[in-house]
Amino acid sequence: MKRTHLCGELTQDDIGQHVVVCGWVNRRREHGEHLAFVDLRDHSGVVQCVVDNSVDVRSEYVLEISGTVTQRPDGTINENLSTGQIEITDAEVNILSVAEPPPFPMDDRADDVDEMVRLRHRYLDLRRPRMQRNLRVRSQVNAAVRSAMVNQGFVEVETPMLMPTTPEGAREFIVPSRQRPGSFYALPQSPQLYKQLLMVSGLDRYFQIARCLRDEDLRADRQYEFMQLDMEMSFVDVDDVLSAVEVSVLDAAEAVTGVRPDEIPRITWHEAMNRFGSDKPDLRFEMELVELTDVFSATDFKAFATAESIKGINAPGAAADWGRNKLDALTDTAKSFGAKGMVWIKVGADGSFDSPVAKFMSETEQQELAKRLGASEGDLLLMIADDWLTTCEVLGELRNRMGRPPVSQGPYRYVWVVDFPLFVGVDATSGLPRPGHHPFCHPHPEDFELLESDPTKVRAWAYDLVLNGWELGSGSIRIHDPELQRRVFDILGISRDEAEERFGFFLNPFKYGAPPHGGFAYGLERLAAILAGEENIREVIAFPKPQSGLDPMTGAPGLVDEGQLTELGLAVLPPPVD
RNA sequence: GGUCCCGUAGUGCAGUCUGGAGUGCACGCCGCCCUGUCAAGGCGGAGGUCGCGAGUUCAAAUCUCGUCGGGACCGCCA
Repeated sequence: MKRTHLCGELTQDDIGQHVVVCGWVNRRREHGEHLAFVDLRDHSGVVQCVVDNSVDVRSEYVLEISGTVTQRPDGTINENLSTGQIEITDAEVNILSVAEPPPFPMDDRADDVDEMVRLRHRYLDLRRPRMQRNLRVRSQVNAAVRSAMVNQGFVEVETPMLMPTTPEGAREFIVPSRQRPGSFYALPQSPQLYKQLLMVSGLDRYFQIARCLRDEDLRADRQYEFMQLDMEMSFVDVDDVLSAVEVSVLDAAEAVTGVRPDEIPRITWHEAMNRFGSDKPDLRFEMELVELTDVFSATDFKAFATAESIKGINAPGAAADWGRNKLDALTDTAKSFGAKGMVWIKVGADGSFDSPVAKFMSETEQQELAKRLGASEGDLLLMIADDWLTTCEVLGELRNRMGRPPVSQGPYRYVWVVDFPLFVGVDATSGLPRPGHHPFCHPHPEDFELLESDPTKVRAWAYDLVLNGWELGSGSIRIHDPELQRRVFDILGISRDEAEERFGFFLNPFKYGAPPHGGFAYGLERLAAILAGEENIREVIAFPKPQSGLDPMTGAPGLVDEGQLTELGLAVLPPPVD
């Protein structure tokens, strides 16, 4: 090895040693012909090298520098540098590569550079300390999660990337088959099918750090391809799954931050909706939804008189920031989430109400309203009246808009949301309940008798893990009993023939003895991004894609030649004309 | 499929509302000077299809329409 030390690792303990370091020129400072400073950078940090003669090295040249580690002279110590006590003197410079000036600086000034420029030169962007750190966070998360699962007796199994298409769920990426032109594989949205079959196979405890692909629109927390900790276990209840997952999450968090989070609290889906208006509540701030239905039980205010549920939130001190135009826009926002309207009240001096609808409320109603919401001067009160779910959901959105910090900021607030409903609402055309998660979720046994009579009240053994308002992942106990599965399909209006056609290859193996089982999967980029203090998972992915899905560095996707198409039995249609 | 925001030198911006010569700032880059600097300093210099295309106008970075690219979000993501 040519290199004896890493740049950032040199300390006063190395004084007097002859060392060889390799890296990139972070900065060069020349002082005439006989003195120059070269800050040499590798992934570990930067060290200053003192060159006693003129040497033509520019930013990002790759150098091998040999010299002697020396205590810096008095008054030249750099407190901002971990190696600032020492420097490499009598430096001999060997240029390993020359470099053109990079399009942006290799430090945090490039945080402000247009992300497309960074992605086009991602190999340079990744040289920056922030990105080096983020990739290493990913690696720490992967390592901690893998060993947490192995230590708990889970077996790592790799499942196929080429699998049959399935009609359910996210849009799939499709791969044409050469040996059977006209036939197609799909890339996995998740290893869901295989992991449940592995339970039938008696693996008992399976996990995989699995690549998943979904051809859906991209977002700050969504890429076409992403990694999940995917797991499944047999002969377990909800507690067993949650605690196994929790160990891996806490281990990963501890590995990155050095602090082990407390045990993750649990709330039910109903409580999450009722208090925070969201199934992924951000617990870093209060502003809880306040129950007001009974306050207006005999009101003259028409908009409130017939509503099933009335709730409100108090944005403390926000009145001054919200002028009439902004409040009108906020009302439109509330409507876009399904509300019929939004009531706002600015609290003035002596608790007086400034609101277009205050005159419709009685004195008693106003006083009780103010008391429930803890209103004081300068506060902005927002209220929604609708059916319970709409009221909760709309206020939850408003709560996030009024108070939610950036996802990366502040403490880490994990929460398990449990007892999701088995069905969510009723399909408008068919009148049939719609599955909340997927049709294989195990109903909560306490609610079995409601399955046919009042299906939307049935809870499922289904659960999500939430961190700072981001859904990290979800899972459930699965149905392993064909009779129960048949019952759920009946409720969903799925006939025996249809079930056989759509799910047969998946469910038929259960005839041969399926153990009770359940599992979970969570997004590793989402966890890593928040642990790294990033608001966007692209920042913890080496080569991510922008919202268009087009890769600015490689140009993918691209055309293929006619021969490839012919071999696959494919022809490309002309673009549709509008 | 939809809503909103953005596009000016290698990079980040100002200029656009209220049309008047590519007017300007910072960093970077190039050259010279400089023996203790450290996101060095001094002097000088180069660098522009104002995303692209139409339109209005005597005149467009600026106004209008279209289009391309980017971002946040809604839909979508069982």
